[in-house]
Amino acid sequence: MEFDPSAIEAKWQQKWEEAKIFETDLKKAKDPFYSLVMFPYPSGDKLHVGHWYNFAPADSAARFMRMKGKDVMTPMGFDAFGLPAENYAIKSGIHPDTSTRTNVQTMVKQLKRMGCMYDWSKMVNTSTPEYYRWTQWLFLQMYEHKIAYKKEAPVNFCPSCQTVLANEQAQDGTCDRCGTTVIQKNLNQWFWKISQFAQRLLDGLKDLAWPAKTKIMQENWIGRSEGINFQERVKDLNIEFEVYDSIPQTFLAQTFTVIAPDHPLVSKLVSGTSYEKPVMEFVERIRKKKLAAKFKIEEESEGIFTGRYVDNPFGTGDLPIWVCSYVLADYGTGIVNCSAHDERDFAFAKKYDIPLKIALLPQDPALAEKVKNFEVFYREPDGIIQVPEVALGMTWEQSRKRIIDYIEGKGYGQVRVHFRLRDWLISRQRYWGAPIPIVYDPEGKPHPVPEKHLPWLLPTDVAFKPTGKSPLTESKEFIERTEKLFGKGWTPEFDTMDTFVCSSYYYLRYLAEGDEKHLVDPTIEKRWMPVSMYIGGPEHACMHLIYARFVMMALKDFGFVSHEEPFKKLVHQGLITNKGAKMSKSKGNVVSPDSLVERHGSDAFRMYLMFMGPFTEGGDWSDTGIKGIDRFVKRIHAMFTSNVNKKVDQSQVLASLHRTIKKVTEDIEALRFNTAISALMELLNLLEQEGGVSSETAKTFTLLLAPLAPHLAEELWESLGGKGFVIEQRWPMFDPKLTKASTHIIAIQVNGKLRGEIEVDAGASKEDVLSKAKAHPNVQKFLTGEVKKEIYVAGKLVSLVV
RNA sequence: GCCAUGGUGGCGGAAUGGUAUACGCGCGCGACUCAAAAUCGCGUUCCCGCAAGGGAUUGAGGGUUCAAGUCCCUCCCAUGGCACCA
Repeated sequence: MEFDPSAIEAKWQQKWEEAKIFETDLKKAKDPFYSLVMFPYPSGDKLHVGHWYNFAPADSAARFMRMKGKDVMTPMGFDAFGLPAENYAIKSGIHPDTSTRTNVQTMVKQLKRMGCMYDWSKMVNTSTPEYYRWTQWLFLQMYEHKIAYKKEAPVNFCPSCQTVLANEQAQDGTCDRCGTTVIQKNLNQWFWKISQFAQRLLDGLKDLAWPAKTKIMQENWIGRSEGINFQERVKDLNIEFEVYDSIPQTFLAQTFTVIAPDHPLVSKLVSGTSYEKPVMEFVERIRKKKLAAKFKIEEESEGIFTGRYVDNPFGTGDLPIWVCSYVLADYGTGIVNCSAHDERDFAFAKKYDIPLKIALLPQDPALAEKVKNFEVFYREPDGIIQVPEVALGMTWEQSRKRIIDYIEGKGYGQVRVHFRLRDWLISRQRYWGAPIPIVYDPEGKPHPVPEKHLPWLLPTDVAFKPTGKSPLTESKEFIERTEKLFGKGWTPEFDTMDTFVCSSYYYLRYLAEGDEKHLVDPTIEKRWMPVSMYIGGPEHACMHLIYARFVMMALKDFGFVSHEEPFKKLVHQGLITNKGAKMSKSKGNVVSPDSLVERHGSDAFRMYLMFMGPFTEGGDWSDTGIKGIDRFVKRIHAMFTSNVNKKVDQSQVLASLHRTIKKVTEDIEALRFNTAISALMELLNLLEQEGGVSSETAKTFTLLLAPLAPHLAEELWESLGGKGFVIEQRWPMFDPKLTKASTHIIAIQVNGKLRGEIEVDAGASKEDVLSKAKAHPNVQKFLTGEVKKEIYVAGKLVSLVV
């Protein structure tokens, strides 16, 4: 029979759809398994190999879980708001809503051609009013619970995208979307208080089955640091302030104090003194420098003396106060006491000839060398100042607690915890996003749009020219609507929300099945959350994956959900590159899956992607290897449609079959698809050698194949006379007794080198095996002298030492 | 600089401390064919050898062990992440 993958795949996709076997009844499910992949952005570039590499193996894992008896639900949707559609509109004049709808349609068609078991009845599209009314509802909840707030602050601004960005989206000083260097601007913007959840976000990580790497990245991003806040006074001025110090071990070595240029205290320090002019000029110069681009580490730090001193409470002398370019106003208190122990402080002091001291005997010999000419504290017995119980030779960490206790005891300061995590800046000066549901009264005071007015519709009478102002300011309809509903002189908020807000809760909306009254039914949420397995790229570690956790925690606090964490298990698929480079339109090295699917079929294409190498490691694209899978698929088809000719298989075949069941089961469970496929290849090779197979074994093979090549497996299942769909069958069990072969090949080593092989019965005794091994002619050649040691590893090898 | 992961044939890669190089690609030879493609069979880590067999080999060097790709130490290289956070 001629083998035509396209025809087979079309046939089964239609049958699956007609039978609605992938539509999950959320209420009836007994043993829920929520399988989720990060939903795609509906771009004009359509589905690419990266999507396939993410979705197809995820589908194989989900199919496997279904055959294992779970009630599996795998939804699909579109993260449809965002810049590309808007930029496309600017170029082409086509409204983003139109292009997005077209792209969604195309991608749905492509996704259906993949043949994954998506439950399309639960699809979401974040750019539709039915969806974004919940994005707005979420904002209102955040506003009501005082997590959403507006403030003027220095923020990241992308000059190319003409919008502000969250810290997470400007991580290396460049825009996450376009790579342009971001600049700092002082703007009045909406923030969500994610920083309030910092400790919980940190604590929650430890119970998650996530890649260690991802957890570490979030930990670093949250950046917990414990230290001490010192209360200090400016000498000759009635000004008090706090200084944060995360290494209080060195407090006695501090010789100067630095303050951030944009700290409000700076002008007060120099006001009316001869230092005022140069210091304020310095501040202005640094401000301009930061405006041009985010500061780079390589840039040398600069500073200027303010003429003021800290009235040092520790009695180690007054510390001169410097304004210094490397100090951050929004971390700690924006003021730092410095010593020789910090590399940067050390370099700064050297540059400006500020005296240095060191505390304790440094553990680091290089530092000891560098500062050997400076005064050393804590040295016993001639130490100048001694902290009780801090002894010479103690390590940094050992002395830390005692010094902290000492400082707190003396009343110099209190223990404080600081986080690096900043509040999430959610406003964007762009069109294609969910409007922020806020209106301003004629005095400019913000008011939430009442829930009954949701969805607060995105106006359509807007031209898409980037002006640096929010495009919504152009909409007459938007302004008229606001005045009509709220009164003369009222204006709407013109900014839209970050698209990461839309994606921070979409996994809940899949479960809502279009419910217009509730975000999600609490009983269904309780049953189905957290997501059982979430698969997506690692690039979201400190963006989507942290926002989603935060939103879930907030929703729990508000009483809408019962779980704190959205994703119990997380897996990152690897990256598929082309000639070593990331695939991108600009590089022109994007591989389109469509023609490959056309030529080889969805089954072969997905199996090839899985066979390339370990799922989490990705790899470099090459289409030469797909031939091997093509052959494999054809050979399977030939074998099980025309060589099912035996009543019973030999014990050797049975043993191989059961070993294969074991291996494929364990491999798919651990997402090792590559070795699962190679195990099936080995079994097929054996069956071909045998010249045929029993119907029983053919059926079992088909079941094992079902998660990996779902269409082909259905076809074979049907032709083998199986009842129902193969995907609805139970996953085969292996019999441990049958996995054992009746004879073993034993390797014989002499002095660690392989010298021969013998075949023995499985039940052979150690003595029999050893004597047979020693009788092997080639082994005898090397048994020169007395055998000192004999090791027998049952069923595997004999090791002789002479 | 710091943290993490990795380094195995011509290539993708496989290997609970127990026969390194499974499986696949590619390549070589053969069968089928007028011929080619497809398909099938045999071979394929490297070196010596007609063969039997021997020697070498998992980034480099040491160590533990009857036995090390795997465990320990030192180093080299690659990839990813972090890096003015005091």
